Amino acid sequence: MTDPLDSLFSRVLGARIFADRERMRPDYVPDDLPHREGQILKLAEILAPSLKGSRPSNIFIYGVPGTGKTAVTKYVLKKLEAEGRKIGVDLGLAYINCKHDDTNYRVLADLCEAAGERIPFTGLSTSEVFRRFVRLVDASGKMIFAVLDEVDALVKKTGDKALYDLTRINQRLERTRISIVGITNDLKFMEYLDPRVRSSLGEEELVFPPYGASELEDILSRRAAVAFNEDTLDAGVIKLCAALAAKEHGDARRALDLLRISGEIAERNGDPRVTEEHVRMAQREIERDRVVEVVRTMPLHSRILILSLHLLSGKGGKGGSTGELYDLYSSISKNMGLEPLTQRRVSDLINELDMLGIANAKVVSKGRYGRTKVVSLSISTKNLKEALQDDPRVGVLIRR
DNA sequence: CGTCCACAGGAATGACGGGCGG
DNA sequence: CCGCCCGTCATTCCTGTGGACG
Repeated sequence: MTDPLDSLFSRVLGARIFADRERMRPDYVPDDLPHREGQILKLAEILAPSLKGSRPSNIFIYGVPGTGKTAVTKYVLKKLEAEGRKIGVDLGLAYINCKHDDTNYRVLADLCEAAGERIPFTGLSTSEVFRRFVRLVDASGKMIFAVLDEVDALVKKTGDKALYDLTRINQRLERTRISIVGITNDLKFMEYLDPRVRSSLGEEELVFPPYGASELEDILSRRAAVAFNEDTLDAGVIKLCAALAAKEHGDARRALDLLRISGEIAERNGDPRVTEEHVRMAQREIERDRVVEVVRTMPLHSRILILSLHLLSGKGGKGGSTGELYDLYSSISKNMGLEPLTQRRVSDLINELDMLGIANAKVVSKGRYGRTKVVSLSISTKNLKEALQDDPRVGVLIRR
């Protein structure tokens, strides 16, 4: 597998950590997916009738990020297609990432392409594309699989009309069928849907539970065996990566990223082996990048809020209540000559920070003394400072 | 066991900006 | 190109509530 030149270069450059870096990339789909055998089987079972020419049920797949939803789906469809080719059944596969293609038009255009016709990327009305698609599919007699990855993005942006149309397509088709596989991270997603769409889309459901620490460890070591050179990983490295990622909701992508970046750091430093120290550095680097990225795109008031939070928890305490936080926030705002936002609004901003993993917010009832939300920062001070640094107005206040 | 604190968080509404169809 | 519509941010007003205190 290893290109002779690759190994030559790495010997010359002394960078011998990775054997095949490609296999550590987040979008790489491996040939074996450990601990997802059940899901693979179930999905295959549901989709298999297509090989006999009957329409498989529509499926809905749930699971938090990094639980292998996309990988399993791609894997099963690939196998299915191969099997179909063997026995002479032509299947049309459309893998659509709705985060990327987030308009009805583009989704339909992709589907047409899967059915074998290119559609101009603009110029036709959406309903015209829809009609063409129906005609096309009916004429070709192909069974079409529409995989809608991250459907929640599509629905949030354009509503569930597109999904509704798709589920109804079968009624307009005479010779063939279309089967929909919806994938989402959002566990409550179904509630947003029209009941009619819900019932026809959710004929079958498949849940991907988060990986546990030992499962992550297994996944990592299998991947490391092919991606890293032998004997370049210290004993505890994989275990540590797995443990850190398990804390982050069992996200396998996070675990793999962690391991890859650890390797890259070791390589940059010219170290022969990846150590636990490298993993910790990688962890910090990932967090820093995320925080800086998030904070940079945040509006001024949210930054002031973060700053207030920082000052509040800086004074020894473990965060503070909404009231304390709001008081501090509004006095800072006034000092800067800004009209503070309402408490109501700030309450939403706090929830937002919580969602983004920058703060922890927890409702606590203190009985007689009210009911509040205790908020604390969940990122390191160092990263925070770096993230706020480049803001001319807030940055000044944090150097202290 | 009821009260009552200190907010949470829903609903209605308005201001603003940006995209899209005609 | 324009107007319309829609989404986002923000405010106002409001009802709801866990549980220590009395």
